[in-house]
Amino acid sequence: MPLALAATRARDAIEEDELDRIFHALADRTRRALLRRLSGGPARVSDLAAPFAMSLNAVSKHIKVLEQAGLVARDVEGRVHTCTLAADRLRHIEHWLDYYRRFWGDTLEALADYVEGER
Amino acid sequence: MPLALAATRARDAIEEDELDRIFHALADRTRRALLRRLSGGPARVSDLAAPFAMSLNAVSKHIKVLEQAGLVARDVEGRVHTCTLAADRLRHIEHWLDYYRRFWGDTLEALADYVEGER
DNA sequence: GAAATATTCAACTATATAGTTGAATATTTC
DNA sequence: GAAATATTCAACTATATAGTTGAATATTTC
Repeated sequence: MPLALAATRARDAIEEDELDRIFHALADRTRRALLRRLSGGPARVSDLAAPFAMSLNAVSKHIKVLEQAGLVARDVEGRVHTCTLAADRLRHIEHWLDYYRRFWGDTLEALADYVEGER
Repeated sequence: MPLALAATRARDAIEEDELDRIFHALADRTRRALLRRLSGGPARVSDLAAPFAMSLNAVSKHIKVLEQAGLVARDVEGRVHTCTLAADRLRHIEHWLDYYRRFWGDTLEALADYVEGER
């Protein structure tokens, strides 16, 4: 196998791994709720856990899943871990979706409206 | 609890269920490959399975996962099951992503370019 | 109607996941 | 330095998932 092709294959495999991790991280409503909460600003692990009817430990694990998918960043200061939304990583999904946009009818106009509105 | 609020809660729960199913369906590279393949046009179960190094049975199950997420539609004619991409359902993800667009820097221009290009 | 074809069903295995509880670690406060 | 606080680690349970093989079902072809 030519080197260039091998390199492409390797890159594709990494990309697939990333999509696996990101989609999997988002496939759980607790984790989606954590992201939503973080969209309002950084928060400590225990603050993130407070609203949920599950142990701090369980939430800590969910945060780790988000972190490994690159969707959450963690800043450790002393004993406090502060989590931040890393929304950039969602671009991978956006990019994956791009390909399929042309298969779901005419959303293009709505999209254009959205873009115009934001400008 | 007022009736209107109860109705909203129920709707939200269904929506979360749907996102769970859709994100989960996409969190597997085999299933993403199946969708990609179907984006080229409808195909029979055995045709879909052919390229994979796994049993027909395994692929049949993957198709069922996609079907239950609403991402694939099935048309049965005699013994042949023909699968079609149901990309509409991806709008749920698009919609979920919409909220986060403003958190990843300035893709808006790129998006605008994309929309202009397609028009 | 017997043989071939397309697909699912059933039963099973191995591994991953989401959750638990209790102990450990590290830091801060008194 | 003892107590309180923030978080993770370890060990465990229950359930879901991705895969397998072999049999069953339903349809089509000869």
